[in-house]
Parts: sequence; structure tokens; C-alpha cells
Amino acid sequence: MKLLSQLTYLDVVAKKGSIRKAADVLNITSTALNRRILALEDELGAPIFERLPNGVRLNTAGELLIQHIRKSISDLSRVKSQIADLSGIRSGHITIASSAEVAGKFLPQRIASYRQSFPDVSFEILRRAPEDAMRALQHFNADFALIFGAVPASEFHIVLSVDLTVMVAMNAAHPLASQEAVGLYDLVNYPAILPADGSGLYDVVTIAQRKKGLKLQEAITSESFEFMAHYSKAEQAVSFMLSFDDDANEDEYQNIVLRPLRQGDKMQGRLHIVQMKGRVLSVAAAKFIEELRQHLYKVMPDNIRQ
Amino acid sequence: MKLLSQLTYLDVVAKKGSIRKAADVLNITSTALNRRILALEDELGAPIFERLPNGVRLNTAGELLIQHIRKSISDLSRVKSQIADLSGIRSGHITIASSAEVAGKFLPQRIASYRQSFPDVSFEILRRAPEDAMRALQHFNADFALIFGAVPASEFHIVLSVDLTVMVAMNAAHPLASQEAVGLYDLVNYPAILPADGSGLYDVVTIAQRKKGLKLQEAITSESFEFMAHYSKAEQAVSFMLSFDDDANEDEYQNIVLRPLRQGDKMQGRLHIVQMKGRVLSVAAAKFIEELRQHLYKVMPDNIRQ
DNA sequence: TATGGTGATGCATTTTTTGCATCACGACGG
DNA sequence: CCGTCGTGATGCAAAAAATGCATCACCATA
Repeated sequence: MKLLSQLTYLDVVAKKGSIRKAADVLNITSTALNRRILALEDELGAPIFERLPNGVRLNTAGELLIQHIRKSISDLSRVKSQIADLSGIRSGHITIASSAEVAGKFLPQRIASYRQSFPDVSFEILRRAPEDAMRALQHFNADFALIFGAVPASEFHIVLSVDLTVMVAMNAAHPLASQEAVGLYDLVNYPAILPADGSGLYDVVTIAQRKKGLKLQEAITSESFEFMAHYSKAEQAVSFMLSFDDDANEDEYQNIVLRPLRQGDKMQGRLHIVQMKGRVLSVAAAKFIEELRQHLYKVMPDNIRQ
Repeated sequence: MKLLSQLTYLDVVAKKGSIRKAADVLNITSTALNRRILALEDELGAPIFERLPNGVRLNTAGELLIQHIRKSISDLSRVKSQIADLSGIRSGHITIASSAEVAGKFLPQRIASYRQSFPDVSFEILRRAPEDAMRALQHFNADFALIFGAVPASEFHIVLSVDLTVMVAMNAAHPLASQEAVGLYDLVNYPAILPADGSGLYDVVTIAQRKKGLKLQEAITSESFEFMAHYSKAEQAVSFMLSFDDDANEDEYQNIVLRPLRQGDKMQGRLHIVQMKGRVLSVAAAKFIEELRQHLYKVMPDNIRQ
């Protein structure tokens, strides 16, 4: 497409840090790309990139420009989506930066449900720790983010927040599985599988330990919640997952059961649906968020905040 | 310039309502312009213009797109200004939509003062009634506006407000000129030169008349404050002007004197410096507003609001 | 010191854009 | 009712711009 090409080129070069590599990705020769950059710098009257021996890097002017370009690209695709929507096409593309805690289980179901109504909308899920998810928003690499953890309301617009309860996940044959709810102190007797540092769930579990003055056996740390769940089948360990449904205590992973913590030991964290302040979402994205909102209101109306 | 051309073309066509006329302005043939539009519509997959027998008009999709394009143009020129500022060039262009009440006298002095520091910054003044000034902001035809009258804070960001006192302007030989302050009831004896309907000053004067239950002799209505001032020299009439300086009672138009209204008869209106919500101003424009602010604080510190 | 990577550049080629002439359509006026 | 005028659309040739190849100069690294 003509409108975007010039903008996209710059974006790719900035990301790749090399004109030749960017040209490779863009399926043009480095000569053409190089000359576009030179022409642009000439037009602006100032260089955009620093030339390093091993490539290029944005200078201050470039940082200013690329910020505008990324916003422009993002806005333009939104406008395109709106225009398509006017024509009754109902197509579009939604990019979501999501914390791992929700990317695995909650999101797929919601997307599938949404795509039953709008099969021409495509999705892209970026699995990002909270900090990286916010960066993706700032760089317009994601339309919105699902962040489990703290979000500075000064920089971002929090569309919706929901309190999620941490559940203890374990093998069905686990000694604690027979109890309806488990105590935090019981857990110290078993190896614990903890989420990686930087994830919101890690913070919640860590703070809970500190508050109760106890220490779990950190047997395994993993970035993958799928791994955590499956590993629980192999060893009598305990791990942690978020509950999106107050009823279901059984996880979709066979033989894994979820048990709540006892009253007083409950761990809670907050999931935020976040977008850039001042950003206008595409029709498709706005509808998807509306679908998320309605689902959450239906399933856990008491946990909604804001 | 390459980046803007494609965008500007659309903007001009939308404004002219005719491809041929727009092509004329842009110094290209209508063929080239027409084909650009066709190519763009092809790329978007939807028409942007309605074809009428006597030209073209934006359709809904076009309205969406042109809004984005105007914002893009405006943002890009801001970025350019910032980049130029980085290079220490301190150049730029500032477009101001200004109520007539301030465009004539107050603004020129401020601009001249500013340009002593930054001679490479160029200015463009759009003389607009409040409603039109706001429209100019929304269409990104102006960086900011000076509006004398009410501004809905929900849609616009009011950078600064200042209360301005209405002065009575008259010939130096006018019977009322000997008084230090004139009463509103005195004015009914003389023909009055009133600003045009739609201007903020007209509203202020009208409301004051209504409140006091009196009626001025509306001899002349004019959109031009210069005309009003000069006409006062020719006839023993009274007109109204805003005071930007609590000291000076003499206007720069020879033989015209300004007299305040008596206590209790005072008429006041508010001048707002307004920009679009969410809009980021260019370095040059931001500095100019800062200059305005500092000047107003110096000259009339007690009248500043917000 | 040799090597492999980087961006810049001259020149021929390809692709794109532009302009002219012309068509088809609809409004307006005699 | 028909001619005139202005509008946007389009085929074709010319002009302009972008591209690709080969090559240079530069620098880090081995």
C-alpha cells in the first residue's frame, strides 16, 4: 500500500538497526531504501539516523519522527478499519499485548467467541510482561493490553479492571487436593512452581509470602504457565493460576485441580484492560473490548472495578 | 515536500470541492490529481468522494480520512518544528485564529515582540468569530485560537483566560471625553457603533444593555474594529474596544480616547487562549503562548484566570 | 593486516507518474 | 429542446522518479 510504505520503511529500519537488513525484510534493495532515507533527511534538513560502523541508530530527531510515524501508522489503520466498517465489511486486525497469566487460557476463549461474530477480524497476541506490554502500547505495537499488575493511570487509560483470585494448582492426587480450600502455610511443605520475576502473579505471590512471613520452596521458576500446569502433573508440587470463573475448579489440563486459598490467606491481583491515553481504537478493537467487558460482567460481576 | 504532498492534495480537493480547481491551485494537471485520488480509493477499497455534476464532495469515509490527514499534517509540521529546534534553527510557522477584538491591536504587538527573539518564525492570523475559530481548531487550520467569548471546556483546552474590560471609544472632542469614566446611561444619547453579531464583544454589550434595560442607538454595525475606531473620528458617536493595558487611556488611533465605564456599569468579557484537546503544539507556538502568558501576567496580573 | 560488515554513490534500466487529447455525463440557459 | 459549459474518467506517449547493479570508503574485529 502506498500511503503506509514510506512510513513503514522507517519503522523497520529503526527496529532492525540496519538499512541492509531492513531492506531484506521489506523485499527491496538496500540502495532504494538508503536513498529514501537520504531523501527524507534532506527534506527535513536534518539527519534522522546516526551512522554507526555496524548499522544505523535513530538520533534525537529520529526518535521524535518515529514516534509520530508510529502513531500515524496506527491511526491510519484505525481509519481504514472504520472505513471498512462503513462499507459493512467488518474486517480488521487487532494486536493485543497480554500478560502471560491471561494469554494462555482466558484470551483464546474470548477471541474464539468474538470471531464467531466477526470471522474477518484477525488477531495478534504479544505475550508481554507488564513493563513490556506498556512499552508496546507506547510504541503503537499493540492496540491495547491486558496487564495483570500495577499500571500507572497517569500515562495510560484503564478501560476496565477486574480483581482476580489466585488459585493453587496441583495434581489431582495431591494430598492437598482433597481439601476444599488450602492454607498458605500448608504450601511450604511442597515444592512450589513460581511464575518468572516481572510477571504480575509473581509479585502477588511474593507479597503474600512476605506478609505472612513464610517462604515457599521455589523449586521451579517458569515463564510459561502451560509448563507450570503440566509440570504439576509430574511432581507433587504446587503452582498458582488465576481464576476467571468462580464456578470451575477444574482446569482444562487433565488431572490438574484448582483450589482456592482459605479465607484470610486469599491472594488477589488486578487485571487491567489498558490503552494509550488519547488513542482512539479501531472499530474492531473497540468491539472486542466491549465483548470482554460483557463477558466479565456476566461471569464475575462483583469483581469488576471502574 | 514529499511526505506531505499526498496528504495535502486530498485536503485541497476537499476544500475546493473540485479536482480541476484543486489541481490548478496545486500547480499540477487535473489528470494527475484525479488519478491519485482514484489510486487512493482503490487502495482503501472504498470511494472517498461523491462525484457530483459540478465537482466532488467528501463522503462519510472521506470525512473520516480527511480528519486523520489534517491531524497528520498538523502533527508532522509540529515534529518538523521540533526537529528544527533541535538543530538550533528556531524556525517555524504559527497559525492563530483570533477574534477580531484582539487581532487588530493586541496581537501585532506581541508578535513583533516575539519575532525580535525568533525572526525565522512566520505567522498567519486568521480573523475568526468565536464559532469559526473553534472550527479552525477542529480542522487543524490553526495551532491555537484567541477567543473573546464563551468556549466549551469539554471540547477544547483552555490554556489561559484573562478578563478584559470594555472601554468606550470616542472622538477626543466628544462631550463625554472630558469625564474620567462614563456611565452606560450617558451613551444612549449618542449614536453607537457596535461590533457585528457573532463577535464576543457584541454579546457583552448586548447583555449589558439588557441588564440595565436600556437601548443604544445602533447607528453602525461593523465587523472591522479599525473601521469603528476611525469612524468615531468623523462623528460624535461612541464605540467599544477592549483594554489590554490598565494604564493607557489613549488609543493609537489619533484623536480617539478610551474611557472606562463607571463602577457598576462596567462591562467585562473573557479572552481565552484555546487549543484542541490532546493536541501538542509546535515548539514555536508553545513559546509564543508562553510569551503571551508572561506579557499578560506583567500587564494585568489581577485579571488572569486559570 | 585481512576480512566481513556497514552505508554512500554513479550509471543504466525499469517503473511510475504526468500531461495531452478526448470521452461521457449532467446542469444550465436560451 | 438543444447547445454550451464544466465536471470527472481514460488511452497513449513522454517525462520523471525510483530502483538495481557494481563499486567505493569506512570501521570493527579477528
